[in-house]
Amino acid sequence: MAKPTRARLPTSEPLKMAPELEELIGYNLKRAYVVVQKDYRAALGDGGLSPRTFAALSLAVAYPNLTQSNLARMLGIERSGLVAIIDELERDGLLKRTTVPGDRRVQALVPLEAGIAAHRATLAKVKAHEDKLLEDLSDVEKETLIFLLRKIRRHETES
Amino acid sequence: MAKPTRARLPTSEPLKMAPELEELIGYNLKRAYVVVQKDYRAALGDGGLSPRTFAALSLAVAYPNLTQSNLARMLGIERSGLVAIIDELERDGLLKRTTVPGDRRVQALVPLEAGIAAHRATLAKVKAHEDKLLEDLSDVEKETLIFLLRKIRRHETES
DNA sequence: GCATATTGTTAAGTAGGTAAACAGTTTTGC
DNA sequence: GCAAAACTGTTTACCTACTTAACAATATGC
Repeated sequence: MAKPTRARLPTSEPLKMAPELEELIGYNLKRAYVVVQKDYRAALGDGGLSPRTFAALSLAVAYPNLTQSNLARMLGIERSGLVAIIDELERDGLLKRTTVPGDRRVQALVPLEAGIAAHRATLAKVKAHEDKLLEDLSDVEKETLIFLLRKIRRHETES
Repeated sequence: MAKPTRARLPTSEPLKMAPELEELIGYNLKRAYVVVQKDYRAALGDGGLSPRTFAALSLAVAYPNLTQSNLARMLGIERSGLVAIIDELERDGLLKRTTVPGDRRVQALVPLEAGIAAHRATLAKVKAHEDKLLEDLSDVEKETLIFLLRKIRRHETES
């Protein structure tokens, strides 16, 4: 009598996948996103800016005197969710909230020199991480991928 | 004297973006993923399976008697993270944990009839949601996108 | 046999948000 | 003018989707 067949995949075999799952854009999108995000964190280390913090800083540097509301809209998140991100950037001395003469509700975001430097340094690291992770994609493939992702992004709800 | 210039973007203008951010694959990937995920949830409603639960059910249906460890590996998550997902599927009567004769550590996952039906129905809804959301992409574009995302997924860490 | 590995599980923590409410401050509609 | 509506930043509570570390029970390698 043979020993009972194992009701599982031997770990030495390649992992199988549900065929229909693998054909879904959403599933592939998520799995690819996880790959890139993990590599981002590995590349930038513990002291580095998180993806969302880097994105916020990038926009604040590119568009000085942005308000938090507008920045939240650009990032596609709620105003309330941006508060912690700005708190972190301000605490790290990368930008500061400043009052605006014409509107006392608003706090314009002014990038500081350390913030501009941190942005430049982090951008270089992020580009290096992407270049290395995606070195098996040709330039045309990368451009095509961005083109297609932007086509999906056209459905972003601009609340 | 003109009234002080507003230190923010008028909301009537199109939202600007940080140029370098828009060229990053990771950023576009995340934003596109959020679009698809939100549409998924809107399409499936409150009673529907979440993306992760649907993915787990798909694999459990495609490969009956899978163990939780193997399923977690296929999904690219930790064993501990899968427990809540299986709890939910079992609570909803979609599958059940069963003991395996040869190995008393293992709990094989057996899809129930309700689970097979729920999987089929949910798959149809998910396909409909993707078809509608991505109707502005041609079939070739969709295939290309999946091809490129899978190229990124080749870097998945198969721990 | 004993050391080592594996399985499922719990508990605690993390990341990245949303939703609702709020006070303070404009802006709109008459 | 002035009340109603809208907008800003913020706090609080909550949520989703994980991870890490530990654990007992069980199985495997040598």
